[in-house]
Order: sequence, then structure tokens, then C-alpha cells
Amino acid sequence: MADSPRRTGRPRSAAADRAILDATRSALVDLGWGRLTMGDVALRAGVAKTTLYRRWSNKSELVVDAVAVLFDELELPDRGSLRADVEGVVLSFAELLERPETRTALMAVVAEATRDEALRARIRTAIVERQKHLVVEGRRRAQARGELPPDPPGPEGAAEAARAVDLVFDVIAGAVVHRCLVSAARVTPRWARSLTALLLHGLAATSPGRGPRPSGQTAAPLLPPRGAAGGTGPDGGVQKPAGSV
Amino acid sequence: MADSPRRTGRPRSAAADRAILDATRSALVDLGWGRLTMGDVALRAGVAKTTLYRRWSNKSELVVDAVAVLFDELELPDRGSLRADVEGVVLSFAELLERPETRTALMAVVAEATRDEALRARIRTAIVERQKHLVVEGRRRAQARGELPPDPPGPEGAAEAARAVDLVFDVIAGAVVHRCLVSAARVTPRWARSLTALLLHGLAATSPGRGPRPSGQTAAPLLPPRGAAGGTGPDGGVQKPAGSV
DNA sequence: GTCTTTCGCTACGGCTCGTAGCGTAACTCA
DNA sequence: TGAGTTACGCTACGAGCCGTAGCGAAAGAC
Repeated sequence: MADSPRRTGRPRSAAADRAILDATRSALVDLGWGRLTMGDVALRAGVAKTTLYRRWSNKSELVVDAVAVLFDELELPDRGSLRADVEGVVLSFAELLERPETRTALMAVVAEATRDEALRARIRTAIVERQKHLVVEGRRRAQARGELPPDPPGPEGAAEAARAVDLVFDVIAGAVVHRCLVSAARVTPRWARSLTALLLHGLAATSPGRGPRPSGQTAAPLLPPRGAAGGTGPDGGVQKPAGSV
Repeated sequence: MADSPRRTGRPRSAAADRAILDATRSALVDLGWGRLTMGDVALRAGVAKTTLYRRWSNKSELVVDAVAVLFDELELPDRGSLRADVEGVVLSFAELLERPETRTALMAVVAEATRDEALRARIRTAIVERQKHLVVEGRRRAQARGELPPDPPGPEGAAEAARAVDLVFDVIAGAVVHRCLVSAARVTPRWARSLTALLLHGLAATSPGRGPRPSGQTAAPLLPPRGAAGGTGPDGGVQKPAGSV
């Protein structure tokens, strides 16, 4: 883990590292998390069990490292529009989650992490933060194209932009993960289109039937007055102040 | 599980059932999924280990049953507007996920289910489908208020509506779950407001700083073109018609 | 060549799983 | 009331995995 420069003695076998990580992914596919044993991984990797424990102190950490690299294949080529970029990344993320080792491992590790702060931190840095650049990049491009408003100036503007990135990341990744792993349904191109439409245009776009449009009132002004947190919503509705919850 | 009416012999103790499920939730909080053992649950419940195995054949099924009821407390009181309804359900779902037994159990069970079709089905019926009525209800109300367009007529319209419900459910639940359990961040009222704004108005609303609005183009009219489903939208934006859902 | 570290191998105590067998408790039906 | 049936608590067991220790050998650094 720590790349402490070992000066003397027999160096650790890089081949063993690779073999172990490969074996871990393979065992994950065949056995799932619950039935995956360290002994079996060692056997598959052609390595002694003790060698595993010399590198990773437990199953969780081994699996995090084995899986994290899988997410690195996610990319965000410029597809020309925000819409296309979102749709593309949704589809490639879903494709990644279709693969047995990814879905099994991701959920298992996240589950284990609910009780393990160190593991949670490892996931955050090894996977979440590492992939967040996709949102940053897509957002930057959209702003350059004029599809999204520029960030407000000043430090508070930057903080707000960071929050927006976090939000969008959670929404997109969360929707795909939930669809794949909880609802246990496939991410089809049609679904990706729907999700993208929802993200771009809001809920009103999700049932876009050619049905007649009521009147203008649903098309509330796009931007809620942010300043007034507890103010009366601009929705034209009867609701209590949104901040009351 | 099956309520096969047992006619004769000593009946199963309902008190034991309750004690076991309570003990399961309690053990989940203290130990997490990985360290939870059947023996420990039996001990906490004041019950013999064999009694557990007479009712549930393995840990996963026990935990699903122990946790499913927790989600039933989710409700959707009419808060007067779509905005308030969404925000309310996001916050109460998040509150539910803050509780250790819920978060631990949900993820663990979902993780286990990635390798177990039967368990996946159990989760779908015991949790997902059971809670989807929240979306159906909120949507129906919003349509009645004129905040969302009505469903298109005919069977195809119904299918489209069902897809919309599934999508919204995955997006909302997914975002909250991802935020809580993967990103390991708290769901604050502010975050709930931002998510709601995104859902209602689309991405352009996520960085709504009071900064100057460029021109009209980002604040595209909320509602996609009336009549023409596939027509070129008057959105003034760059995107293709939203009606392709 | 010597020193240091890793390697594969074997063995071990400790823990959990899931099952079996026993005698007893609780309830139904005649 | 008594016989039959089922659930109960308890104990014990084989099997499997975990994580560690100790060994001699291999592989580089100096």
C-alpha cells in the first residue's frame, strides 16, 4: 500500500500483485462476496495465502483495490452537447455495472463500509473522488457551450459550484446504481434518454406525452430565488415554506 | 413465511418471532452485517439457535424480513405542492437511512442479492415495489394540481407513465442512497432543496447563484413543445426534443 | 559472499455455520 | 382426560474459513 521505498532484501513480486488482483476479480464473479475466501483467491493466484496477508490486512481492502481500477475506464469524450455527454456517461457507467465483478464488489464493499470508517474513506478516495472529475469536466464544457450558467464569482461561488458537482454526481451515479442493483432492471438506451431528459428539463419532461399542456403555471420560473430559503416558493403552489422540514 | 395454517401441535411463538427480528436489528447496529452471527442473534433474542433455523434458512432472509418493515414508515402527506412533496420525502428517506440498522442492512442485503436471484426478488417485492406507491401518489397529486402534464391516453400512455414512475423512483432513492452510503455525506435540508430544484427544473437550476443569467437560452422553457412529439422544439436550446422519452 | 526481505508451505487455535438428537412444553382433537 | 403432533431449549458435532506462526528456500541489494 504505502510505497515505502524498500532499499534492501528481496523485492515484492509485482507479478504476484497482479495475479492476486486478477484472481480476486475472477473469484468475485464466480463466488460473490459472501463465498469468496482468502484461501481461494490465493489458490487461483498461484500464491500462498500468507502472501495475501502480507499485502492486505483483510478481504475488504483487497476487494476495494481490486475493483477501483475498473472504474478508471470511464471517460467523457466530448460528444458535442451536454445532453449527449450525460447520456453517454450514463450508458458507459451502466455497462460497467453490468459486469458481475463490478456490481458484486461495489455493493459488497459499500455494505462493509457502513460499519468501517477507514474503509469508507478508502472508497471515497479510491472511487468516488477519483471519478468526480467526470462531472467537473462535463460541467465545464457545458458552461463553455452556454448550456449551463457560469459559476458565480468569489469563494462562495466556488463552494456552490462544488456542491452542484457533488449533487449531480450523486444523482447520476445513484440513479444508475439504484436501477441496476436495487430495482434490478436494465439500463436501456431509452432509460438513459429519459434520465437525461429529466436532468436537463426537470420532472415535467418525464411524462412528455403529446398530451395537452395545461397552461403556463407549471412552467415555473426556472430559478427559484435562492436567497430566501424560507420564503414562499415560486411554484405558485399552496405549500408551506420549503425550509420548514 | 408461508402462512400454512398449522392445525395441530404446539404453535410457533409469535413472541419469539418478534424477539428474533428485534434482536436482528439490534445486532445489526452493534456488529454490522459481517460480524453478525446467528448464534449471537439467538442469544440476544433469548432463543435457541435452532429456533432461528426453523424459521429462516439463512442470514440474508432473516435480515430482509427484519429490515423491510422499517421502510413502511415512509409516508407522503400532501404538502401542497410537488416541490414540497419531493423535498419532504427526500428528507424522511434520508432520516431513515441515517439509522444504523437501516443503512447497514439495506446495503448488506442488496450486496448479497447481487449473487442471489431469489433474494433479489424478495427485496423487490418487500421493499422496492412496496414503496413505489409514494411516487405514484405524489405524481397523481401533482397532475391534479396541474404541476405535471397528465398521462397520455391508451395502453401505451399507461406504459409510459409506469416507466416515468420507475425512473423517478430510481433517481430519488438512488440519489439519497448514493449520497448517504457511497459518498458518505449527510443529507442536509439545503441538499434536499438543491435536489428538488434539479428534479423540478433541470440541471440549469443547480448552480443558480444569484449570478447574472446569461440570456434566455439556458433558462429554456420548462415544457417541451406542445403538440409535436418529435418536432423541433422551440426550446431555443441546443438540445434535441425532450419528447423522445 | 553476506544480509535482508519475500516467498511457498504446513500447521494451528479460534470462530461460525448449519445439522442432529434428546427430553420437554404447548396446543389440538377425540 | 389422554393421545398425537409440533415447537421448544439444550448440547454436541463435523465442516469450513480466518488470521497467525514458524520453517527453509529464493531473490535481490550491498
